[in-house]
Amino acid sequence: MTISAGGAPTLEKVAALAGVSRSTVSRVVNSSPKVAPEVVQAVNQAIAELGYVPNRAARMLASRRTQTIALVIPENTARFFSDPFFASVIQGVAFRLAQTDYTLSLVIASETDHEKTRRYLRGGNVDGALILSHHSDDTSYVELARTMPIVFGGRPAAAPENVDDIYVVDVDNEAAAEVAVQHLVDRGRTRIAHISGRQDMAPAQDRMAGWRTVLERAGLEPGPVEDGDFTPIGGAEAMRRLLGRRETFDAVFAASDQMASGALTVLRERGLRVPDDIALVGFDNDYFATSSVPAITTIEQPPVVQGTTMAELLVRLIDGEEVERLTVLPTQLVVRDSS
Amino acid sequence: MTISAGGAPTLEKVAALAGVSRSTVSRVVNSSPKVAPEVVQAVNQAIAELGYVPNRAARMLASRRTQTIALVIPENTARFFSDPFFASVIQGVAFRLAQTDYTLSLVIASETDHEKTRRYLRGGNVDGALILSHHSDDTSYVELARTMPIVFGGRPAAAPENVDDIYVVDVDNEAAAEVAVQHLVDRGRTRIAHISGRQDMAPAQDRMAGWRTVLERAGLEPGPVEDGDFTPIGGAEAMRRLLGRRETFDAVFAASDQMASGALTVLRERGLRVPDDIALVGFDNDYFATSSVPAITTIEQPPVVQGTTMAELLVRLIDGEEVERLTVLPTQLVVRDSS
DNA sequence: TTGTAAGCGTTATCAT
DNA sequence: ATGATAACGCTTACAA
Repeated sequence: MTISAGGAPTLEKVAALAGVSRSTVSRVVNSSPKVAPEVVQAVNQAIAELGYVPNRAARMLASRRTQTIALVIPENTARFFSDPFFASVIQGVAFRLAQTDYTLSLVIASETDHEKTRRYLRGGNVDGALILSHHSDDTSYVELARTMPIVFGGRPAAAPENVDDIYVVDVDNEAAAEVAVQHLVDRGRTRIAHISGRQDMAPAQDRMAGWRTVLERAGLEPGPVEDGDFTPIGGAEAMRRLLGRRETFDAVFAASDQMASGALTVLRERGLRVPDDIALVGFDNDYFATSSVPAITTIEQPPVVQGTTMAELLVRLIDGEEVERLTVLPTQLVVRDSS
Repeated sequence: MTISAGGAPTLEKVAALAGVSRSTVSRVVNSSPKVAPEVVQAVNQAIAELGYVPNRAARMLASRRTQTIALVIPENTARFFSDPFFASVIQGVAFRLAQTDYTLSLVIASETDHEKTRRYLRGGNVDGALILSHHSDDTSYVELARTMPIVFGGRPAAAPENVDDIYVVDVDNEAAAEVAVQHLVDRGRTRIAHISGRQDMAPAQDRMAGWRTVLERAGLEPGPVEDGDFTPIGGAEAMRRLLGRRETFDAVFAASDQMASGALTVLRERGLRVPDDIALVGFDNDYFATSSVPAITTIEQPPVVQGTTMAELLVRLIDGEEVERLTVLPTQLVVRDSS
């Protein structure tokens, strides 16, 4: 293999070496069917010999396709980077895309200047976008979704009315929460408190709704609610506030394992036994659930699959295929020692 | 603001509207100093009016600069995605780059076909690359680093001899580990075991070296060592193996908080008191350290800063600036209840 | 300070 | 099945 000095080899040079025209080389590179096998052979050899790599920019310019997909993460969501759920979704996206010819562009969307992001997306820099957000300020992306291929991870919080003309990969948070809370009811708990996520996030809203539904259905008074912000520390603080209230309770449904884990720390501090005094159920089934003591009963959901599915759908969307608007991923109750 | 239908507005149209040549518009867009203020004004207005966004591909092609930076994560490293340390580094990179005009391309480098990645990097698709790897198989990138601007996060494990002609942002893992272990010695511990990371990763090697150094210096026999693979589960298993050995010990230095956290679970299972029976020190100061019971004494390091610093350096490198080869970030012992 | 014009390396449209 | 040749939208000497 000879690496010719003086600039990367171009289509032109490959053509010269193979003794064909540039068009033909281009056809081979793009594996067009209408090329004689022998010619394909010759061209490929020339390519190998020169170590030719197609110039992306030129390709984009000429073909008007970027082969790039943006993964957009709003700034206020980005602080959840180290949330295992979140990290896993990103991981799923990256892995799935690594198997294609698409390049993944990671975009942190500034809150102050989110025109910048919209311009980037509209400016023909990407073929499509994946939007990963828990927050309600993503309305602008819903509009964008009518202009270009976009797949959302989790339904946008603020746009329930438009939710059927966009593409969403999600779990049924409400139904899953119902299963979790029903489990507590089945165990004989009657005063069930809730540690919620911030209510500007769709999963937080839905999980709380599921909690409320089950209590109503069972004819139970809703227990106290505190916001735990989806973080362990927030969960701990929420637990402290719950314990500081007048209302008593014999169970807590936390909208995430991280919050449940934080809450558990506080319960232990206060000498309360779990599940004897207070039963606890979380959501996610991540490491925080399995490693806590006692291990936390929770709802399992498949974040990596969510990521791969999002990538998968977007690619098909870009290819002009018809794909389902809403993909609901399965969830499952995992019973452990905390309930 | 009028959005003209029929294709995105081009430089040409802006030029027409502003009554100048394309070159002038180009100059304004690239904020060249040599343009009359009034002309700048007119052009900017035309740009705003048309909602003009420069075409990246065309720009790349003409200028031979991509304004893109690759963040390369080898596949076997990618499974650490949800490691808080790792996630924070990525977050730091993304945030820093979001403040520049650079686009971040996230690349999962396949182990089976890592020629693909190298080709991508060399093929003029990016202006530079950030390599994030704990593993030893990154030798190829060290070579690449002589061809193009590359900054490593953590020193490459396999290339200690070439380490001074590459750019690295790291902490002094060995010195930090020494501080951690010395702390145990100072507390009167004499039989100090080690839960290590996989030895093909530089931080694992360095932290173990630090452990060994302190023991030698103190005239203590090195305690038993088990590999915990940098994961909580691995840490738990390593702890079980340690306890299954004949050697006794009164302290454990784990090379990460995740492993320490897993180890702690096992110690509790066995009814061993921490720190009374066995003292424990970890590394990272992430949530696993703070939320464990008891909270884990550990070494704090700044992963987000590592990410921002890497991005910062690479940008300066691309701009042709002279930058330091090795940037060592500060670490600090955080004493908690486990020691 | 501004304009002209020649690329940048592909793809795509037509012929052949 | 293959080859000319014109785009693609921008940057950049070079001229003016």
